[in-house]
Amino acid sequence: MKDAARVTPAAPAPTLAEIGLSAYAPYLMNRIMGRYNASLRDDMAALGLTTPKMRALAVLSVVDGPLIGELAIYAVVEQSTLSRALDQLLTDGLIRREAEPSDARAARVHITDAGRAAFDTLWPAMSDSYAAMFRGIPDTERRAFVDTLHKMLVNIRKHEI
Amino acid sequence: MKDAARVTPAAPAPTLAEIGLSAYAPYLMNRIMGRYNASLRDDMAALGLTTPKMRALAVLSVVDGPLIGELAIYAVVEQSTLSRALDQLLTDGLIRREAEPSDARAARVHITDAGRAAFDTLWPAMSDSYAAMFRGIPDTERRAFVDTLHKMLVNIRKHEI
DNA sequence: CACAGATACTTTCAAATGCATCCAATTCTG
DNA sequence: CAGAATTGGATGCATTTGAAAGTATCTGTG
Repeated sequence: MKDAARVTPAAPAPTLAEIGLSAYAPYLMNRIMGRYNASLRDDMAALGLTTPKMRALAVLSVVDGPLIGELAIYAVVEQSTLSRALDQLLTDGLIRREAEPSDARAARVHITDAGRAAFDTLWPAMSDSYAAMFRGIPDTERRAFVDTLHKMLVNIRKHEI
Repeated sequence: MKDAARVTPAAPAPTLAEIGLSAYAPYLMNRIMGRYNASLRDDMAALGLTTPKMRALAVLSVVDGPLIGELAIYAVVEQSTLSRALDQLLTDGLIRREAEPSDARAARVHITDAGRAAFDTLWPAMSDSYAAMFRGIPDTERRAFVDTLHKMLVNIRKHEI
């Protein structure tokens, strides 16, 4: 179907100026996430957490014992960055590493009680930011929004998880 | 209305586990933007652009002559990072700085023809990623999505622009 | 079953980042 | 209108980052 273009030939991709910055979804999403992440920084700093450490904990609070590579995908952190973040979380006793019996190269990561406690301390701030984000937006609209996000993630994700 | 909570007392904030990672909008947005930004990196690198430089050019292709501080907000880049990014863009001849007559501290930034050309070279890649993101998503749904994004930005933005 | 890739993760290192600070110009205030 | 506080922007510095290389293990192929 590569030649489908012939059927609807005209319509070249519009420019950014034509779309307009404020109708360009990636721009808006970057701005919103920039503020969301910034609003959490102080609370994270108070717990000795950086963004990668916090993201790892957040994922681990929900996903049990992923491989490090899987965690990197879930947490949206480069593996080299995650590797260092996990070192620190381990030193702080917030996670536990477990050898994978079936593969000596791999390691599974688990959150500890202390790690869960740390994340629970942070969660109210995250929850507040989340609530602030959707203030005045009806539930149905929020659900539709999340549905669209799912479709988008499936569209562009590189990994099956 | 601070006491509205009394009217609907129960409902404590749900935990992340209760919401579920994949229903938590900030998580999905971070993942999607992570991939979007990553997919652009190679094309940017080919043009000698970093994310801050590219964002500055993108905004400047649409917004004419903002102050540096305004540009930092639009581009979602720390002002100190932007300051250095602009130095490089200036060296490469992609932007122009202009003194603001009414305020000797301030400077307005303009994109040059070379800058516009550089951004035009990058735009197809951005446009492709954008299209990929919304593949199979109807226009009405995309518009509703962007509408929700606007509401969210108004909710959490710190600056009026 | 040896060995040429792949894979899982770590480490190294140069470059980028963000905080704190600085400077200069401007505006507010008594 | 002098001095304090604020604002726009640049910069020094310690930290963080990500790309690339390294290490160890595993898998497929002849």
